[in-house]
Amino acid sequence: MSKAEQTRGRIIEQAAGLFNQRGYAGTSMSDLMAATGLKKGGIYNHFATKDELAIAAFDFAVQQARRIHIKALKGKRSGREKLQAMVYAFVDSFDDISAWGGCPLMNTAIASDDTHSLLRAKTQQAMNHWQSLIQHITQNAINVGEFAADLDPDTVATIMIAVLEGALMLSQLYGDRSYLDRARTHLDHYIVNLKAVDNRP
Amino acid sequence: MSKAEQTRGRIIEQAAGLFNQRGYAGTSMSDLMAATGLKKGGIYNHFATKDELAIAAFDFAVQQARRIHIKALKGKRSGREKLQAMVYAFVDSFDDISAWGGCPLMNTAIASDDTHSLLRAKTQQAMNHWQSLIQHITQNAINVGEFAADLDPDTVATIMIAVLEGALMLSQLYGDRSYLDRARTHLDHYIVNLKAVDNRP
DNA sequence: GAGTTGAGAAACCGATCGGTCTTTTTTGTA
DNA sequence: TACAAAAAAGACCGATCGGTTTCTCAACTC
Repeated sequence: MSKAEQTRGRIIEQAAGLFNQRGYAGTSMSDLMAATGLKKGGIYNHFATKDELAIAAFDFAVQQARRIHIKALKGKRSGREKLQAMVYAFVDSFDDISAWGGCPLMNTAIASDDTHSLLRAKTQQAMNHWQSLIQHITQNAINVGEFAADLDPDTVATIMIAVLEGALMLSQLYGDRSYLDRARTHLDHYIVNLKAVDNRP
Repeated sequence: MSKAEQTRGRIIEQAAGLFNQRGYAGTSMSDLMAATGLKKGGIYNHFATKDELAIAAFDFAVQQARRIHIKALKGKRSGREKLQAMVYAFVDSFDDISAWGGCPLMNTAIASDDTHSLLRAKTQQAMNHWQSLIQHITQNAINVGEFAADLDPDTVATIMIAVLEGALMLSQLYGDRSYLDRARTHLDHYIVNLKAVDNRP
């Protein structure tokens, strides 16, 4: 990896944190200069515009978030195990997420209401990815008879993501884990109750 | 009401919408001038700084949001009725909330991560208010034996708010009511299951 | 190790930022 | 209806915005 590539990576990393904490409009090039230790010319040598850097930073943040999911699912076999692992991984990474300025998906979903349509599209795309992950896990569990046959995978994805993101928002607002802990307990019960009832005589 | 007071109100109303949609940093005085039809002198005659206007706009938005709750609870007697009414009112006002740029509580909770500590404090305060509303409804229902005695009112408040706000975020991101509809169904079941089990022989 | 290329610094750009000040117009009152 | 008080307009301010250009120095190639 050349020196230039290293520098580019460093800029993206720092920028991702700043954009996530302060938002696109709230982060100035001066802020980015201060965070990276580079001057304007140094940054603009790697990115044509502030927008381009913001996109790269968002991609980096999403990629990082996915690693948490992948790592959590490793070695888990049943649907229940997988979904629970995802919940626990999310809740357990509160300190990291908090230091990082929150979930980048939620932040951009909220912030890019009508501004910045490209970032909005990318957020939708990333959220689609998370949803289908949950939906596929659920569908597989339905297919093998672990989960109830009449279960709707879309609903499972919606509830899990809504509870986690909503509770994260509360925990961030107060700087208090309790909200995420309650969300974990709630989703734990929810996931356990997805199980197919054994109707055999 | 004097002409000046009317004008002040108009500025706050317009500003509340803009700040909610674009955020504090993303809304410039020029934007506010365009929205209100006033020039800079006209606005600064009513507010000393942009910050002061932002605070007034936030207070207005919160006050408006509370009206929805109050209206929803009117005439409801049981705890189940009250909580369900709150959920339904929230979900049903999606179009309004969406046009308005989202829930001001969630927006400021996300946006004011470390910037703007006063706005953050006010957001916490407003969220406290919503939480205690749910907590008191729950506690009363417990006291009269409608809800289970071992129920934790804090948890009920957390789950309800998290599910609603999380689903709102998803519905806003995709411009699709489905997520909030699923949240309503989920919370409906949740609330019904809060009922005390009748253990009498 | 010399030469070439590109990374980064520094100075600079017009536009816009939040905010002030003076002047004009409107409003409420005597 | 005349007048004082205010509301709003419009010109103006220094600072900072995102971005460009020029120049210097450090990094890769031969």
